[in-house]
Amino acid sequence: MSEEKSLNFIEEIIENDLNTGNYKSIITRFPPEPNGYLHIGHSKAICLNFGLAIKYGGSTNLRFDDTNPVTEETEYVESIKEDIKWLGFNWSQELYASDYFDQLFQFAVELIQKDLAYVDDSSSEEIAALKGTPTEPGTNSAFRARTKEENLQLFMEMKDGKYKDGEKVLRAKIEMAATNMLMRDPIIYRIKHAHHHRTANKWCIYPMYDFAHGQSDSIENITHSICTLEFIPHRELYDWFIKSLNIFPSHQYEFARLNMTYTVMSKRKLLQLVNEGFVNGWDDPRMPTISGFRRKGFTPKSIRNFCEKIGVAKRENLIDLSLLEFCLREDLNETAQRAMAVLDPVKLIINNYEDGKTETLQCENGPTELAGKRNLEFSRELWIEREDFMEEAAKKWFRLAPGSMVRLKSAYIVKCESFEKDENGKITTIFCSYFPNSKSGADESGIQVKGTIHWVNAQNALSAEIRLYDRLFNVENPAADERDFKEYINLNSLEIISNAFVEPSLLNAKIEDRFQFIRKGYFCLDKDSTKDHLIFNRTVTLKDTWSKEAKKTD
RNA sequence: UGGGUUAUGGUGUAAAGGUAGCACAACAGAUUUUGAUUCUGUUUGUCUAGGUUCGAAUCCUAGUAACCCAACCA
Repeated sequence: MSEEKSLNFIEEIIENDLNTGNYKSIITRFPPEPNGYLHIGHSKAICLNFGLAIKYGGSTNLRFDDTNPVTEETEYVESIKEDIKWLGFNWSQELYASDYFDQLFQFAVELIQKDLAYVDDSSSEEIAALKGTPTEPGTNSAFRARTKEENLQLFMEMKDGKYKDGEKVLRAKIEMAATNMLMRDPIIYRIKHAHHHRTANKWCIYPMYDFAHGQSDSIENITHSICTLEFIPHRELYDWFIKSLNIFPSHQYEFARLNMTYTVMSKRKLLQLVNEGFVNGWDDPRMPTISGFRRKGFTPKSIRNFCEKIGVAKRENLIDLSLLEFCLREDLNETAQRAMAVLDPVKLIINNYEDGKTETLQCENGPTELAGKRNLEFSRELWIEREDFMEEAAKKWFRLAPGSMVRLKSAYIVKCESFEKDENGKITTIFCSYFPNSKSGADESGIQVKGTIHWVNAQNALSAEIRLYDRLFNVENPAADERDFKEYINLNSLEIISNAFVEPSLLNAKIEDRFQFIRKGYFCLDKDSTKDHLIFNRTVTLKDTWSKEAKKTD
């Protein structure tokens, strides 16, 4: 029995198109401009476009919208392809708007011949001045009345490089009094003597977005061209070009882009974070880029599930970061290997454990039998987490305190006998006794303890660097904040722990391997890591009801 | 003050005139050799005002609020 799941509005449109025979199958496209790295907002569009094609048996093209040579670079093309593949999607064709430059040029010629386009010699200021405002109609340019022949000749000359940047533009001849500002004779070609990442110096005129996007969709027989809400006003123009050129009628549909608490999605702001050194590059684990999430230890599946859960609609939204974290933990809980790591070590000595003795214990690798077990060595001196000891036990404290007992994970129950401090009052060593008959899996002690703590063996523990990340902004909706974002950026978003200890099995970890450090959270091996200097990134903490409890009793 | 789009718990999203549901979050409890996981339960909502109807989140009227549009960016 498949569970009845309601459709989003785009799925309804598609099912209707399929049921009525408007289309036999669908083709979608994901059309990034290669001028930056993909972020979590893009993953919503990616999951939508690719997901729709998978669900309805169609296909999805990856098309780079590379119509502005001054902002685009091959580096971005490569990172975009890598990110989409990492998310788990395959495009049927890798295409470029620049592949269509000849065809688009012909379309422009056709519009001129139909008297639907003209060359305007006005400066951009003059064009803006004649455009009017949302409440006042625009006025016709003096160049609007040129003959087809003259327009054609001038357009050819533009193409041939006879004019400098900004000297002339080609505009669609529509309606200067239109209520939709985009219909007031929009510019469709501009002169840019610039090097293009693919066509090099072949062209010195480039089509504008509106004269490239819809036509590219049409050339590829895209049935459902899905974009974000801010393109709604463009749809009228999109349709006008398709009708005027009498080409395959692709249709545009718009959904609300993803916004998420405590982060920003704007490419401009992301670039600023990188350029001004608030983060260490586009793949810094604090960045909302796909490469940042990857480096932080996120799984592709968790991001796909997240995109599924947030839904698709047309209203503005601000998704709670906790939903993404939920999807992450849900996946990691099932897949991450368990290991023990002590982030803030304090020495624990077992008084009645024979000095020099070592025994091997078994510890489960994951929540199910399938994960198997690994061996751990146990001896007299261990490192435990400083925060697992309290000199004076709080209410409901289950961990170590003078006289109290806890289980050392997969090992023995110990009782705290005494402790030592240095001159600053900092605990230096905790002394315990252990119950030899309380060994994990063969406990005959009959002792019940409420707490279990993790540990590493002081003899063979590996030292490691651990990077803890926090949100980049202190305010819930940084995008809506009018202030300069330097005023609400979280300056403590990265904490580096250089003296942590991890269990020896972690020496074999590979880059991006993911682990749950028991009781501490999920971590992955960072790309900067080496065998001599292990580095782990904290992906996300575990849910922590104790810290809430502790706050309450404060 | 022109045009367009959107309004459902704290957040996101369903319900196509007929029981306002689901998920996250929050809260309470059970289980637990991770204060994790798992399980059980609880709290919280239809923008406002009128109207139509046996019955309205849904239809009508009038408001209100938010977002988008005046780049030779996409």
